[in-house]
Formats: sequence, C-alpha cells, structure tokens
Amino acid sequence: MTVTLADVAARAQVSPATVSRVLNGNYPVAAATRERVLRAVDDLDYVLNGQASALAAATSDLVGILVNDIADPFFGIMAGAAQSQIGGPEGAGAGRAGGEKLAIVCNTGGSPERELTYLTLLQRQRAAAVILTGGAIEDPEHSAAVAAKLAKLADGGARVVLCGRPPLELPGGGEAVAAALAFDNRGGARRLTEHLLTLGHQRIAYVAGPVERTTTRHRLESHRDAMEAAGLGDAVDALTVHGPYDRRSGYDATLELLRREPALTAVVAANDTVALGACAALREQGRSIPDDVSVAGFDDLPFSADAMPALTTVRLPLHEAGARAGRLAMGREAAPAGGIATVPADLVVRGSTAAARG
Amino acid sequence: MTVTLADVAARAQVSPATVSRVLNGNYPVAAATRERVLRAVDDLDYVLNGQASALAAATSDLVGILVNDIADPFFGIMAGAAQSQIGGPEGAGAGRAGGEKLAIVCNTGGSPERELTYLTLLQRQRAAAVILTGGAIEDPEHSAAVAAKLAKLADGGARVVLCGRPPLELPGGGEAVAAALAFDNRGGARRLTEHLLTLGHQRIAYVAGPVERTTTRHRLESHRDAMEAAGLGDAVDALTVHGPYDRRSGYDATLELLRREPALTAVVAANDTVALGACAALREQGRSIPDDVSVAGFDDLPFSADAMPALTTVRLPLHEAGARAGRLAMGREAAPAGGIATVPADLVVRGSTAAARG
DNA sequence: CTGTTAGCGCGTTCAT
DNA sequence: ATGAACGCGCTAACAG
Repeated sequence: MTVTLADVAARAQVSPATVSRVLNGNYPVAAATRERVLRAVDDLDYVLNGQASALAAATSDLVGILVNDIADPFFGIMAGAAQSQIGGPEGAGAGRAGGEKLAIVCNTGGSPERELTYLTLLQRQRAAAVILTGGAIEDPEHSAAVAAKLAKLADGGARVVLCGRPPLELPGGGEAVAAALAFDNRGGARRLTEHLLTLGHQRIAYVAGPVERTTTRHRLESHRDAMEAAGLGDAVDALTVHGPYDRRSGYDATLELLRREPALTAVVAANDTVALGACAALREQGRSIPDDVSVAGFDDLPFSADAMPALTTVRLPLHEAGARAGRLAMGREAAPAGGIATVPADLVVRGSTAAARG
Repeated sequence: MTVTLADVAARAQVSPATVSRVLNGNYPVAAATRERVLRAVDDLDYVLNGQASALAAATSDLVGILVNDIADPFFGIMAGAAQSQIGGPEGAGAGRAGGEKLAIVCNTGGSPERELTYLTLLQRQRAAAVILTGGAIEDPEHSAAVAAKLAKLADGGARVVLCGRPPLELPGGGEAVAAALAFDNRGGARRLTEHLLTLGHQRIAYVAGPVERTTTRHRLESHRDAMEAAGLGDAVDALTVHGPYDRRSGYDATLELLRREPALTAVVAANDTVALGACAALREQGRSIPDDVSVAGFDDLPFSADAMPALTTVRLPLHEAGARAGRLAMGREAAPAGGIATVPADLVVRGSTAAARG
C-alpha cells in the first residue's frame, strides 16, 4: 500500500542505501544516479517515513514548544517567533525528504500535570529540542519533577531552552538547560511602580497573577520593593488581589479593590489582559481613566496600544525572545555567557496613567 | 545509554514481549508478572520509544493542528480547544506508556508553501489525524496540491478535519476529509450589514481581508448582497479596501476610505483586530464612534467586549468549534450528516454601532 | 561512487 | 499466560 524506500530503489534500479543517500544528501552520489532516483521518488510519490528514519538514525526532527495558554497572544507571539526559526524551509524541495525540523506547540493550559505529560511525550518522541516558555509553577515537588525530566531529556540529547522562564535552581537542573532567556520582570515592575509614584500616586492597588507562578512573584515583589522605598510598604498587602491571567480576573479584582479602598488612584495589573478587565470595572463604577484612576499593564501586547486610553505598560520583546529561543534550540546561535541572558523590560508610558488627583 | 524494553525485560526476568503487553495492556498478563514489570519500569525510569513503537505498530500518536497565525487569538482559541480534546490525559500514570496522543500545533503563517510543507512533515510522521483551521487560500493550483496531500494523508489512515475552513470542492478532496465544520461567514456578514442598513446607514465602507482567502470572499460577498438588496450595490466596490487580518491594515484602509468618501457613516471590518485599527484611525481623524461613524468587526474575540466603545461584531463559537474538531479528529464524535456541519455566526450588537447621523 | 549486511526498539504472530 | 522469532522502514558501517 504505502510506498517504501525499497520500492523507489527497485524502480530506480539502485540499492536502498543509494536512495537514502540521495535523499539525505550526505554522501556523494553520481549525478546520473541521483536523477534516476529523484525521478523514481516523484513517480511513486514517495514520502519518507519519519519514524523509521528517526529510529535508524537515532535522531528526531521534532522540536517541542511548551506554552501555558495558546489562546493568549503572549504565548502565541513567542511560539510563532520560535517556530519561524525552526520549521521554516523557505526554499523549494519541501515535498521530499530533508533536514526540516517539525516545530510543535504544546499547550499545557497552565497545568503542572500536563506539562509533565508533554515532556514525557516529547521524550518518548526523542525530541531534538524543547523550549519552555512563560512563568513556571513554584511548587517544589513539581519543579523537581520538571528538572528531573529536563535532565533526562538533555541526557538523551535534546537541547533544552527556557524562554521567559527563570533558570532552574535545582541540582541537576541547571546543567540540563542549554540556555535560559529570563525576562527582567523585576526591573520592569519596579520601573512601572516608580513611574506611578513619581506621578504622585500613593494608594496604588495591585492585581497580581496566580500565586504559585514565578512571573507573579517577581513582578509583585518588585512592586512591593518600590512601594517600600517610598515608605508605602504597609499598604501593599491590603491592596493586592491574586487571580488568573485573564480579563475577568482584572474585572473582579478591581471591584474588590474599590470596595477595600474607594479612594485608590491607581491600579497596576499583572499583565495587559488583566488591565483591560480592570479598566472595564473602573468605567462601570464611574471612574474615568486616567483622570480619576490610572491603570497600567505588563507585556505590551498588540492590543494595548489600541485600548482607550492606550495602556501604559512594560514592553517585553516577545517576538525577539521567541526567535532567539528558536535559534538556540536549533543550535544556530551560541548560548549566552553562563547560559543565562536577561531580556530587557522597558517602561512604555501611554495615556492610561496620569498625575494623581488633588 | 538509553534504557530499552529489553533492559526492562531482563530486570523483570521476563521476555520483551511480556513487557510490551503490560505496557499496552492489550493482552492478558498475570497480575504478579505485571507487578514485576511495572516495578522494573519504574526502577529503570524506562520511557517508551515513540518512533520504534509507531514503526512496529504502524500507527502514530501525533495529531497535527494547522493554523494560519498562532499569535492571533482567533486561531489560538480554536487550537487550544482542539488540543484539550486530544492531548489530555487527566489521570495518573502519565509517566509511562499509554494511548495518549500528542497534539501539535503547526503555524503556517498563512503561507501556502509552509502549509504544504507541514502537511508533508505530518504525513512523514504518519500522523493519526490532521485538523486544518481557518480560511483557505483560493489559488486553484494550491488548492489542488492541498487536496492531493489530504487525500494521501487520508489514504494513509489519517483522519482529516476542517475547522472554519470551507469543504474542499476538488475531486478526490471531498472524500478525503472526515468532517468539515464551516463557519456561517455568509449569514453572519449579511446580518451584520443588514443591521447597519436598518440603522439608516448608506455610505458603508468595508475593510476586507486578503483577496485570496475564502473567509474574505464569503464575508465580502454577503456584504455586497445585502447592499444590493438595499439598492446600494453600486457603491460597494469603491468603498472596499483589501488588506491582511491585522490592526495596521484596518488603520491604513480606514484612512484611505475616509479620503475616498469623507461622508461615510459606517466601517465594517474583516475581523475584530482590523476593526480596532479602524477605530484608531477614525479617532485620529476626529470622528467619534458611534456618533459620527459606526464600526463593526467579526469573530467576537475576547478583547472586543473591552474596546471603547464595545465592538458590535459577529460571534463565532471558536472554542466550541475547536473542541468539536478535536473530538472528530479523535473519532470520539460521529461525523455530521454529509460530513459537513455549519457553525452558526450570530450578530452581537454593542456600543460601536448606532443610528446614522442626520 | 555503489551494493551488502546489520541492526535501531518495539509489536506481533506463532508456538508452548 | 508467556517466550521465540520475525519484520516494520530506514541508516550506517563495511566492503568493493
């Protein structure tokens, strides 16, 4: 039924080995023979069997990209950029065999179990590389399990790259990853809160992400640091609410925060999506942005510039970081010194923040 | 180096065949033996080799999901929903072997070549199923190539599902797809334009998607039909501009349309993202929404409700459609009658549209 | 430059 | 209920 290498060999009147050599282009083959073989391939509509090839050569052309939420552009942008550096055979001849890698995006939905499951599945497929994007879950047991899996993956020859995820701190985990691109969440968050303080805000509420996430913690801690430096540290806890990274969370949390502190003059959100929800809640409560209340987000997703007013936020170069992660995974770029590179997070001031009232 | 089935067998003092049977759970195995085997698996940290397994069994556990733009939530939502029906082993035992499928998202970036390349890669991996999402490119040659590939994929045992893509019209293509979920783009677009007509609008501009896309054509044609039914068909061409499905396109196109017809009172956009760009352009030109100009989108992405004013649009049940596509791909749901199901597209009226001035 | 010979790691008969 | 043997489709040595 399905045509195999042997069929091609028979039709081209050569040995299977020769066909393999033509397809992989690693060994010298006479031009005339190569022609015959390629014609046979076309005639028969032959397609290489990936599994058999991978099994025999003990290498795979799969590259896994793990994301927490594929419906969130934050991850979509990084994944797309990474994939563009991996899957992309621009030229012709795409129909035949060749060294193209298959970049596959795996959506964990933020679930630790699924993260591990995907890692196992990837390991089972003997993935050539694995890219983990976004914040990690901070449960020690889970971290250990992930570190162990990554170590095994690396042991099996897979290149492991972290993108927007802090380097593993566990024993055995550090050596496993080829490179880590860490967003400067701390610096960005600090600059953002300082910006608001400079504008005269004092009652600043904070809508944080899920508690157990590294991203959440880093951003929140820096916010607190900045507040403490301004002598406002005591109020932070009472004016902080945690929730998922979605619009609804921003909406609900903001209503709650308004209840706690009706006189608040600024809301800092865990990310832009959450900030949008916060804006909706504030407007519903009759507060105008930024006249009554300033709002700020994080990430600078494309829609942030289109919000009304445009969102003040912290820009993360998601596309660049994703692309770099892709190149690192392909071994097309040298790992940064120490294996860790910090990705800048720059403050972007737009219309949603203004001087505090009064 | 890497531990194989044989190693496990040796440690458990059984034959490789027995280990295989335990792992796959398809044949009766004595409870005691099974225990020994499982313990050996754990002890050795054995992980099944996916390629070898697939090769021997002539089946694969890969399911491909093709998307045009992974950074666009339109696709992210569908892909995530589909994946949730495929990859999801909720229970325990995720570490071992098992029938879990690996759902992999492939980003074509809207490029026909990459679409074909991914299809080939998937074919090479002997994918168990393939889901194609979103509008198709209308180039006949490309369509034929895709149809041929899909036919071959199906021939090789892969289940092919279309989600948000119109059924193939080509010979041999129709039989290849197991099921097609087609969005009611025509009906939705018609209702949307009728809504504006009812509000008294006459000079309605249209920012269409890329010319060669089915989605674009269907939505535009229905818009034209509605306009013609209202005796306004003549103006349609002059007030239509094509562009990609992104914010910038909406922005640029709207500026151009305002130049062509300064007195326009409504702008219909190809989708919500484009609509946002249109809003930005209008505001920049000093037009208020919806007092001066009404704006409408399509898709009802999450951020549409948060725009200011909230966007009138056409709701596509992306999550539901994606999930259904996932189930169809897994064979967990019977194909609809005739292999084609129409997914409803309902008008959602919000604040961005209002009665025409004057 | 090309053909021959062995496996890669596992599933699956066929025996027992 | 279990083991032995064969083959899935391909690549990689080794000859020649």
